[in-house]
Amino acid sequence: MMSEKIDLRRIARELNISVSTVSRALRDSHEISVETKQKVFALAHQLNYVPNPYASSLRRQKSKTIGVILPELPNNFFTHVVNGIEYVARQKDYHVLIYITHEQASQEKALIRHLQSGRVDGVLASVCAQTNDIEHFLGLIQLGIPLVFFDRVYEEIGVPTVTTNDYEASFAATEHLIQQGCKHILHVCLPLHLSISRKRLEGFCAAMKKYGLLVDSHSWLVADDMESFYRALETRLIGNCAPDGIFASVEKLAITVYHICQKRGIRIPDQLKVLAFSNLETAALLAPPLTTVTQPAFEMGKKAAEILFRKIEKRREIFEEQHYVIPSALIARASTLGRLSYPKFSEEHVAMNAEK
Amino acid sequence: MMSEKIDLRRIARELNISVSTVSRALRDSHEISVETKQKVFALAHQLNYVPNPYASSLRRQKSKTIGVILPELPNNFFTHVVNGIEYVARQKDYHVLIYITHEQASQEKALIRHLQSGRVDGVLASVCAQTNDIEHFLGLIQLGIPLVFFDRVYEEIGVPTVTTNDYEASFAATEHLIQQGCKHILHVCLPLHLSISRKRLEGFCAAMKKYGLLVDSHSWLVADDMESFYRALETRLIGNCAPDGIFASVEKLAITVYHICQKRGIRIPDQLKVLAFSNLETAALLAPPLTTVTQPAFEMGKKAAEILFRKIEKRREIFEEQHYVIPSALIARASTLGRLSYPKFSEEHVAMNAEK
DNA sequence: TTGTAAGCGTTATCAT
DNA sequence: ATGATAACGCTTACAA
Repeated sequence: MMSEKIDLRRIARELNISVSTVSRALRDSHEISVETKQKVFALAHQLNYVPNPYASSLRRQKSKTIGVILPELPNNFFTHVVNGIEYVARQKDYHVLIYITHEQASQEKALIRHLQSGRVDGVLASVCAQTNDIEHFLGLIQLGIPLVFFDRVYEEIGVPTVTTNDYEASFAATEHLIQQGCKHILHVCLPLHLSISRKRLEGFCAAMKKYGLLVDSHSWLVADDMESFYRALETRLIGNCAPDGIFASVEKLAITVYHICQKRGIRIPDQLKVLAFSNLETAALLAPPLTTVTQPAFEMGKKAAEILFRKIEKRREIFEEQHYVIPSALIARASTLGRLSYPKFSEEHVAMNAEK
Repeated sequence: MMSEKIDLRRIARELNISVSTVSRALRDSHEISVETKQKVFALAHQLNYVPNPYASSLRRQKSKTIGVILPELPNNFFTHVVNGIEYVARQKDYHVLIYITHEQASQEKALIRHLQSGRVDGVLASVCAQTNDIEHFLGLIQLGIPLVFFDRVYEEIGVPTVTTNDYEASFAATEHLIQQGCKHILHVCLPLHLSISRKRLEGFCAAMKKYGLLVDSHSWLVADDMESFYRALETRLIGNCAPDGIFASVEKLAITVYHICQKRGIRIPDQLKVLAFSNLETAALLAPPLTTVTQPAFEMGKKAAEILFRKIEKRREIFEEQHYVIPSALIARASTLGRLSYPKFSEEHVAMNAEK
């Protein structure tokens, strides 16, 4: 009942030819006669032969596998990035090993260290929020294992990066809030050692200053963990000096905002306008529809993978220090629009240009 | 600048001991002296040694890797399932290879065939909607590679499955709609060769019959592809015999319903009540909040992985034909509730019992 | 407690 | 055009 595993030796024996001939025939080598190839193909197919990837990887010193390191998986941005990566990997006939750090530096470190084993030919990573220690990545680099960062990057260490135009998109989003009448905008974000947090905060601050609005340390709130963030934000929203606008640096913070508003009866957009970096598929269906800075997630994953494969295929090239930027789109919906109340609202789609 | 790769030989040479001693020391074998172990550990650590997984896998004939086959990734249900799988895999020190079929049978076939190579020690799969051909899975089974299905399963072929209580949850959800006054409910679902589609449809039909409501071939609408589904549903919703309730078998169909209602100004729940199997994190924030049958996604992934590892660890055991069922929860929200209009609504949480 | 050597399944080199 | 053989890096009998 249980069929045995077929290897090259078996095929060779049955056809009375050598293992190396079989190997070459299966790889369609030009130095093998057409007849032999046909015989080999036929038998291999009949026996349902599938080459052992570990033997092959060991011998050839390449794994046909790339590793993807993510902070979390149930996240619309990251799943679309992975789709983009997978799209390219499939074309290259590569396998995708996914590792999730759950935002924990210890896991990120352990994973990266493990990947120095040669298990993968290259690594795509979006770093975790908990730390800014980069030692472990340097280990990978020193071993010559290609690495590309996407979204959450370290720009200092000479590794290609793929990001969206965080600063500019954030600037434009902030301008949008201001133009809708907000004067006291609260920016909520992840810890500031993350590149995305810093750039988006910078874009926010720059726009505020441009319009002469006050920016101080109360203008932003960092979410170290979601529980304490929830409480801090709730306090802030029901207090005396509540903001009239919230700019959420990442999607899940915006969802928290909505939950608090629902619970506390705060009316969006009348009392509070809300805007977020988000790839939520249901953004247009929320109460009220959420204005988003929508990131080109699929394209970012695709681009990052393409760069990685270029590095894998010809290591000697010097395109370190390449920083690709793919622009996000601001999609204005009811959560930031004037006095319009749900469900009457207009959608405005503003594409922004790439920088650098 | 580029550091070289370290192998056992290198460590052995430097310590003037044999490769096998190093190997045993690193695996903390009891037949190696404490001193030697310490020396080896120290040097291994200093040189940043990481064992080559391909060499090890080839020799030991196991990969320490499991494969996960999914129809799609940007899907709240599947991402949480993967989290559950990953939770278990991490404990077992296993790697997770993710493959996405994009609902295409050809890809599913090719993937499964490839996995007969020994690349993985076991496979977790949720089958694609496009086919009900199971040949390829039989190939895996014959090679003795452990397989567990989750969510979208084939029950006929003696493979353990992990599902939610699709029939019962669907029955209860339909009852809920009926109790809220619906008389003409339309069930929208994926193709019926999928186990989940069939069971949920059966639960729906049974409940309808129980309450003496008409069930015929117009009572359900199958979504073969999303474009034609959108058009068909839109036609149906604005036509003469529009339903007064919609029961969506999977989340993305419910989202389509919401989009159509928004576009056509159909008021939920006044004109149309809507309910769906869904793990949408924003269900409570939609306009109006969506009543869901929430599946225990994480637990399903965890359970499926646990069963898989039991199979991997002791192949000889006969627990084929195990079918685990983990119940879903009906969470009633405004989209199905009486004449209440948003945002005043109450949440009702109804847990259902497991079956079988 | 440690060393020697074979072998996992494939590919690459060198013959023929 | 094909075959013999070594090697990839590790594990594991079997010896010592």
